[in-house]
Amino acid sequence: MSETADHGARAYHHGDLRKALLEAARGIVEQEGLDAFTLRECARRAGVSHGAPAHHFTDRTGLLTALAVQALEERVAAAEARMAAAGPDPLDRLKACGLAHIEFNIRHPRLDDLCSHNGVTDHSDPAMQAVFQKMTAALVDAMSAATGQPMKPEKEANPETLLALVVVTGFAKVFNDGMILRDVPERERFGRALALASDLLDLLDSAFRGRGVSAD
Amino acid sequence: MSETADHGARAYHHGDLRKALLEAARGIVEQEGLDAFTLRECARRAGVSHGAPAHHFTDRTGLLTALAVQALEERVAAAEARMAAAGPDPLDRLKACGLAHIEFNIRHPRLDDLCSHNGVTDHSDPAMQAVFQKMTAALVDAMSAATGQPMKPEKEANPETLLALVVVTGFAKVFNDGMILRDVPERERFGRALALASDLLDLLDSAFRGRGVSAD
DNA sequence: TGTACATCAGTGAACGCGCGTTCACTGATGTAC
DNA sequence: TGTACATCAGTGAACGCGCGTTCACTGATGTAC
Repeated sequence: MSETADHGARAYHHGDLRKALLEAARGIVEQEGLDAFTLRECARRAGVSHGAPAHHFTDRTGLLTALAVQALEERVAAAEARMAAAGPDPLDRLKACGLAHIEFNIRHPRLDDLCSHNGVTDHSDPAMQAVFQKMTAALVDAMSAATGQPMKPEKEANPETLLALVVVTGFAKVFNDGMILRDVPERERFGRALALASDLLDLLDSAFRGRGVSAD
Repeated sequence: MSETADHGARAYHHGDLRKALLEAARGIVEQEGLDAFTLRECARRAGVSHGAPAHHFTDRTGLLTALAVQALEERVAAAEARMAAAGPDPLDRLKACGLAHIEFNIRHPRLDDLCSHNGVTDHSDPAMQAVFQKMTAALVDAMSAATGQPMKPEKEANPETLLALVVVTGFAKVFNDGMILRDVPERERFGRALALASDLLDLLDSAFRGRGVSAD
């Protein structure tokens, strides 16, 4: 009945405890929130003694950092897949990218918290830096193509780019904090939110197309 | 030298420990973040034994709830003052309202965390409900006046209203998470952010004025 | 195929820590007379 | 003005708790011969 039932016989060694711990950690963070995460609860969920994680992660921060990296990689992969499916039009691709990020943030609000929260993860971790860089590069490319202006990461964005970034980031927070769609039944909330987000991005899209996109 | 130097003589009774505890709590939350808040540290900062807070707040949650209420009242007062100073034009007033909320969120990001974070404060507290209701009512009024449409709180917002809400909320998060203006010297960051926010709201403003504001 | 042995990946007891909360206490304050 | 007394607002010791981390250990696994 338990998820380890068919492994019950080989008791002592786990197989892939590292993976199991990451799954447990993700479960805690997504279901109970970052505050509820403890190494001990994580070990408990993985069905293992609380000393065991030390064999796979240097410490609490190490485990949470690995989880954040996993989440960021998932986010980037989703955005890239959506953009590839969107076809060649740069504004279509930008919208697909925006929607993908919004969807990730409203599907996994606690993972977004984890990645945004300073102090609980190690931002100097090489894997962390790599995935951050990958995410930034993808965004810069999409923006450059959509605005027709080469966008340098170190320079500040033009108003249109900023607006797009703000809308994507803001919509997820507005939804996750319950400022909209509060009274919609739980099973409809997600779909309704995605539809609203799509409308909002269309509004931006048509504004960009209508005016021609300028950099000032 | 200490802030209580001139009260040093009358040692035993504090004067207004409730207020002092709230100030200490605010200092901790704003400087170190919500995670760093403990009743004991709070008492330490107020220069009082760790059992003392129990005479003024029922428990940890009670103190944090009082702090959140204080912060929300400050936010609402600032928004109302800015709107009053903005004159009669509904769109000017809406912009003033939006800027006031953005300014509060970038000046006090941790207080915004505190108010958004479920579980650490008591949302059923009467003072909490009152100030939330006041804030919502002010927003609905401003939106209704600006769009010319009576907006019912229980109905979902029209796209323009949603866009305004999203931009205000999103800009603060984009800035606070370091997605923009990361390399600007600390003493310039705040002013630059406010100027950017103002530009962004002007962009919305002119879009609203140009199209005429419609509800669909 | 069998045996010896090194390595790996767990266990579980123990550590010290800071926390929120409780409680008997006591010094200071204010009020009644 | 002086005294008795109730109330208030602190103190500081004590409680139990769960945490992260460490460590000696041991059972399982894989490899060499």
